[in-house]
Amino acid sequence: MSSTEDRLFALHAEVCKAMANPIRLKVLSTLQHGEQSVEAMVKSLKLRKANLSQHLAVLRQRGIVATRREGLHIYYRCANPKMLKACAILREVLLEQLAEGGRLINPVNRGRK
Amino acid sequence: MSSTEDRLFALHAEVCKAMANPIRLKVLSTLQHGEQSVEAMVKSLKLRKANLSQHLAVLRQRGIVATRREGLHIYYRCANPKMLKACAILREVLLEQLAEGGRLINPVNRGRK
DNA sequence: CTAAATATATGAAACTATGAAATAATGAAA
DNA sequence: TTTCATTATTTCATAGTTTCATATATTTAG
Repeated sequence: MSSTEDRLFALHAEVCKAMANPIRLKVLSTLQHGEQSVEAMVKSLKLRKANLSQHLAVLRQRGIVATRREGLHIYYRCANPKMLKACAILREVLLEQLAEGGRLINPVNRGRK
Repeated sequence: MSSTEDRLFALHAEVCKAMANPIRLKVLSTLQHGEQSVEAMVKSLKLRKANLSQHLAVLRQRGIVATRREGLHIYYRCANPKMLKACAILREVLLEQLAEGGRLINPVNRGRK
């Protein structure tokens, strides 16, 4: 079995998992136009420091964002613009689907019918 | 706060979550070149029916795949080629990163299968 | 009925938000 | 210099929630 392929699928899944959270997507969206300090994001996203830090750690571990320290502050930036591109395409699809009548997704609900 | 934006982030996260699994990515990869019956995928992916079915349900619920019934068999296909495009871009990035010295996660097995 | 596909229940593992504690850089005071 | 206080960020411990694979059941078409 192609363990190389399997490894790539696993890696791909890890990246998707890292993006599979609204807060982290919001963070990426924030970083789209340039780097931001943690402090700034805490304020603009209205999150607790610990919580944001954890989400940033997830993105960092997957190599989706990179950091730079400057004195007390740590600045986060997108590590690869292509990832933003992939996000943008998905977003585009979702907007289209919403526009087409939004008969697409049921946010939660794995329950009875 | 733009609850519409938040909704979109949530939706986006749902889609990412649906893709955040190696098996489901493998399924999508399989469907890249055309529709497939569940039976065929059970065989080619070497999975239990119930398990594959669960994964297919996740993809179905998020509108990532669509189905067509023909007699006993149900054929799955990709619902939107753009989603495949987004996947392809991510894959491309990951391959680049692996090539760049694989200082990403676990460098292993650069050989043939 | 039989075969194909889906749905449900269950327990282990992973994810998330939170407050408290720990680490890191800076500057001022002793 | 060393020590202390302050600010910024991360890590830890927790509890509640969600996901996944397995083992059944249940639905659906012929």
